[in-house]
Amino acid sequence: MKRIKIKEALLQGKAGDEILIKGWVRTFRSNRFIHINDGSTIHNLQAVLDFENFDEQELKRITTGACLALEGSLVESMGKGQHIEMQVTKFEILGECDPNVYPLQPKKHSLEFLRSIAHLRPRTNTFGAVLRVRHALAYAIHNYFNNKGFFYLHTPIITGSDCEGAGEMFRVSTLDPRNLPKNEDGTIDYSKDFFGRETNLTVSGQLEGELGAMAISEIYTFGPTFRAENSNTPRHLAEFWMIEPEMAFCDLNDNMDLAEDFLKYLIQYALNTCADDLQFLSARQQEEEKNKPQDQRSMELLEKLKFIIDNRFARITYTEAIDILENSKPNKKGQFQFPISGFGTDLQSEHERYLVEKHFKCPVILTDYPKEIKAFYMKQNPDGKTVRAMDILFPGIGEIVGGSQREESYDKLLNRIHELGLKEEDFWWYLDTRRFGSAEHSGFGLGFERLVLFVTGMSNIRDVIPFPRTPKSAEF
RNA sequence: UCCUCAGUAGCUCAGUCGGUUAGAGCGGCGGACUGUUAAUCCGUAGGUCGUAGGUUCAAGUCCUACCUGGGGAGCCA
Repeated sequence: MKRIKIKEALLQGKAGDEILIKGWVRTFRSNRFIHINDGSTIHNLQAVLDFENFDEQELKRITTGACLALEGSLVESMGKGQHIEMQVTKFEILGECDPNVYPLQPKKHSLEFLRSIAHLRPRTNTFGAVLRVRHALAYAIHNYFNNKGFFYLHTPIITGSDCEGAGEMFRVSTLDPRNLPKNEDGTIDYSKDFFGRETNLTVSGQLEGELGAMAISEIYTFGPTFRAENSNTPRHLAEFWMIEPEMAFCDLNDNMDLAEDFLKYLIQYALNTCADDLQFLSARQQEEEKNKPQDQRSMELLEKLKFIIDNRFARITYTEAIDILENSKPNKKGQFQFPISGFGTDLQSEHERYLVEKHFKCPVILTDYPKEIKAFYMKQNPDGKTVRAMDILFPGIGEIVGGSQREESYDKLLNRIHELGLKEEDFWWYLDTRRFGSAEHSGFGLGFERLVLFVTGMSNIRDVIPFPRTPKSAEF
């Protein structure tokens, strides 16, 4: 008999169907009721066996976590809680699971504990749901861009040093750290290294992405990204996945339109295809937050997701944001830890949260930041003070998208590189796009895990990636 | 990296002012029961109190350092 998935049995199965299913035992009650799950859906199949007909010693091997193959027929359930169940005629234990040492019990576990057993946590309802939603979102990303005629560009994961400018990087080397080849002045001789130069893991595919856009017009990247920053927060990972579209013939407004449309499409896709999982995650979140005071609780998950889809993101410039913040109640009452002191100061988390959660009460796109606090490649505005940057801020998550229109003028870009003390020769290939057939172009980066965090209503980014890498932690 | 809180049984936690043999629920094991829904009932085993020092007649409890984790901040996606 051909094995079918539990999702199929529950969705399409009819009473009388003879089926074979395989999966892992969640609970075994009354020596009669096996709740079994194979990860195809959040729902378990209740399999009923008449213990009178089976060997007692064999039944004892059916324990929480054991892997079973069950043969039998679907029948209408006599009990409450499920419409259909399986009457087992034959079972085989594919993999035993010693209940003395198996860490997952049929009870609530803390997310912190589950993180310490990341190799087994996919077998829980919560992580099963998160993984399915994560998959759906990844699939939707390719779907969206493919439908729009974008090409998936594979930018390198190993990059030459100093060419990206953003943050601490992980070194990639095959040199023996106990015996490093040295130059005469005592510095490390990287010409002896694998690539004959210093190399690192990528912190962004953007610069290479721009090369693609300046040839095939519209591209996106979707790959792992590495930041060696010592960030210990529920929103940062050392290894995460980032989506970076880059579009030729596209200004900042087009860029914002695309980003907003993209995010709404992804959320709608999750609502359409992961209703059961999101329903479960919503209940989980409400259960977790029931001890919090009313004003600190999140909006119900499905309601929150629909709200994002149904409302236009607020769009304001950095200068307007400073204005709003200067005149805000918390600023006047001195409630901000960092008071707003006019143009030029970088916005702190508390300011972003005020704008998103109190003032606009919806996602906010902030544009035209002072050039001093943004990257060298952003297009300079005629005012000489600001650049065509945009950050999308989401409630509870903060910055989910960061992007900009890129500086397409060779001279202006080169000036900025010099102003910031960057080495022109490191960017020769990047500058070439501005030398040879330059064009207006824009793009942004979307943190994939931050999106998954938002859509699943989980509160720690380490719980929306299967095997999180963070400072002092790279187990599994 | 900074601030802050925590670490006691497999898990979640209690442990009073420093004082005798460190507790509970769940889970496990043994048994009873058998249409259960985190089943129920009876019984039972299970501990280097994060690690290393220190104070004290006496430390789970006080002090110091370190490790790990949570929350907040910075950096950012």
